[in-house]
Amino acid sequence: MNVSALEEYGLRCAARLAQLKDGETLSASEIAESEGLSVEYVSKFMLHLKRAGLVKTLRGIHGGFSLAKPPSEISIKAVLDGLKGPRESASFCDGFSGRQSVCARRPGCSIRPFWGVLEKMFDGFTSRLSLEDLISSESETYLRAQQVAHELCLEAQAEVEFKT
Amino acid sequence: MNVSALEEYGLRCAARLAQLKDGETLSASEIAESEGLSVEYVSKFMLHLKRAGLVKTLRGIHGGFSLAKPPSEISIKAVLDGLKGPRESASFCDGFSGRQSVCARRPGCSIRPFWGVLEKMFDGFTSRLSLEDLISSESETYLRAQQVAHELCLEAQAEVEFKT
DNA sequence: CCAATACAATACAAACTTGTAAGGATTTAG
DNA sequence: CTAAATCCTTACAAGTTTGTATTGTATTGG
Repeated sequence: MNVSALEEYGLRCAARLAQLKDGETLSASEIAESEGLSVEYVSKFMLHLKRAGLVKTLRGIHGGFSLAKPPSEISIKAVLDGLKGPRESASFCDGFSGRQSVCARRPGCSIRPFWGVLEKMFDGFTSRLSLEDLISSESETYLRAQQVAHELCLEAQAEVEFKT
Repeated sequence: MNVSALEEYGLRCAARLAQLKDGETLSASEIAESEGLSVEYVSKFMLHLKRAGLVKTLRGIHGGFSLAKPPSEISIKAVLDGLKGPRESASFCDGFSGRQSVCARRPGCSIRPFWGVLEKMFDGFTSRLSLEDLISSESETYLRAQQVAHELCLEAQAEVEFKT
């Protein structure tokens, strides 16, 4: 499971903003300081989050960043997608077609459902957790994440019963 | 969820080998042909799998590649790890410490349990599925993957009940 | 107005990933 | 023995990611 630097640092910074009270802001330099990153770097991916509509900015001497919506309404999936910018990520089959225009395994590929189920778990997990879940204590977040993981299983079970 | 080209193509080629009968081999050019890749590229990552002890090779005119163990004994996780080569992948905390030697959020980070639970799901899923599960039909593989996803959920449930 | 503060945009360099190229080493058929 | 087939190794080029540097633009306090 590969997590890019953009995803990791961007999520951390978004989680910082989730701790703000209404009307408060955090400047890039404050975020950079608290996360141990350079100001330029923080500015860079906060801009991505702004363009994705997740973050508001204010310029000027008391400016800074704040969330555009309540933390509970911003899923972690939305943050991760927003950080990547507007470029669409191709599906496994379209993205890895080797030297050909279409994957050599089409149709009837058994690799596809493997990644498909895995991606569904990933998307389900990141969609159900929000920035609000990242501002609790470490142990509370852990329990909440476990709970979501459990809920996902029930869905998988339902789908298996439907198919068999 | 980012899947690298190495992981995707390497897994496909390993799955091809899983279809071989005992004593049969597939040459790099045969694999390359069937997967739509170059011979040189296939040779490259098959070597990684060999060094990881998952694949046997035979040189000479009737040589080629075959699995070192039965497909059921080679987990998908072992294949994905083997493809990366011997370099260890740092944990999230150690790998993303920004400009500092240690992550600024230690101790008590609520991002950590989020990735932790996700990675546990990923590892559990890829550990329980083997190359044998990738040689069935697309729909059979799909059902098997769903079943494994469900099993993982039950584990998560047990853990939540224990903690609360 | 003006200067300080802060976001915004672009360029750039180092490191990693992706895929190709070329030649070397090993086995086997004849 | 020799030649063909095959794996093995190293080098390298193009593209992407990562992080920095520089310059521009907007807002606010005095």
